[in-house]
Amino acid sequence: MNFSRTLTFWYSEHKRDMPWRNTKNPYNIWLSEIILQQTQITQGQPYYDAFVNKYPTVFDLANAQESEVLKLWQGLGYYSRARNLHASAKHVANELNGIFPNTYKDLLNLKGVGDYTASAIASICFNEPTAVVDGNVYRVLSRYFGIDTPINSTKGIKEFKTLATSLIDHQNPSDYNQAIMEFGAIQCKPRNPNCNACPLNESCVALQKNIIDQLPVKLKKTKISTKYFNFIVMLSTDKKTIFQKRTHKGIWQNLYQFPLMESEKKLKIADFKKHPFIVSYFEDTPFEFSLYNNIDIVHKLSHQHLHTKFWIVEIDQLPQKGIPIADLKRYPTSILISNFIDEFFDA
DNA sequence: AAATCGGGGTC
DNA sequence: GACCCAGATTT
Repeated sequence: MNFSRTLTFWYSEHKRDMPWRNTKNPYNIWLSEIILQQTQITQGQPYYDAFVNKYPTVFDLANAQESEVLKLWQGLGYYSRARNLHASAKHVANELNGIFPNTYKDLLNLKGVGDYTASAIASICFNEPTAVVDGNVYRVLSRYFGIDTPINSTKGIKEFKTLATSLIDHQNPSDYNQAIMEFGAIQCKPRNPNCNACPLNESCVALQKNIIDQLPVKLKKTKISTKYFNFIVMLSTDKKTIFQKRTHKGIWQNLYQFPLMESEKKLKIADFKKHPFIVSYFEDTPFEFSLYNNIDIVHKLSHQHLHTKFWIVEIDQLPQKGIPIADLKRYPTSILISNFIDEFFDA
């Protein structure tokens, strides 16, 4: 049996049951693929269920407010996915009469849909033989064929896409694509793959050369930077606080947060009241303050570490319009802020 | 070509 | 700590 047939047979025997495997509806498949980008099944599945439940059709999603979509997305990360999801839903609902594009080429025009996702939807929903290349596929192909081209290099991206395209089963592109991904996820795993029980172990180049643990090759990522975040949690006598939207580009765009001052170094408690940001914010209004956490909370993102302090400011009247503290949890926010709210206000 | 964009899980 | 995850987009 050849490579592709072996994989699809293996898939028929081993595939896990998942909610998006019981449908070919492009809306559902699209939703699942966006949610699962750079996200493990176990983390994404509850979000998929929640979205299908709250927004059963693309029209329901299109009619929602963006902040509502972001709230449901809260905790999943890579929030541009949620913003693009909502924008594309509006486009499909309003410009395309609710009908999803049905080719790889046209699917690519949707915001948030790149090569992988367009290939996945086109193959799963419309039987187009477009090969998916995700992290699983890179691993399976690099090992089986013994390819050491870095998977995140321009050359590697082209090379693996071409190879995957040459391997796809034209009789059943949907099952083949899902088979190779499922195979990578539970058989040809990143660490300790089960080569003894592998249906491809007799022809796997990496196994023969004993270089399974050296593949795939990946260029090393850029180094992590450190930033210092100081959030100002205001508490007025009428139980309000200031919670504002991050409108600028960057992390957490369009999510909400307490007023933030970034500092180059750790801000000390003696310096807090004299900080220019604080001086301009409160002018001559008297207030008392305290530091919630003496030890920085280090929030780790993939490319930066945020050393965070929460400053509690008790004040008679807010320096600007605020929101009731009781309403804080209605707003979409980061895990960093969400955790603080849970600890500080619910304890 | 490299950087940006999250959060959770594993070893 | 390093690496990974059904990647896309911007710089």
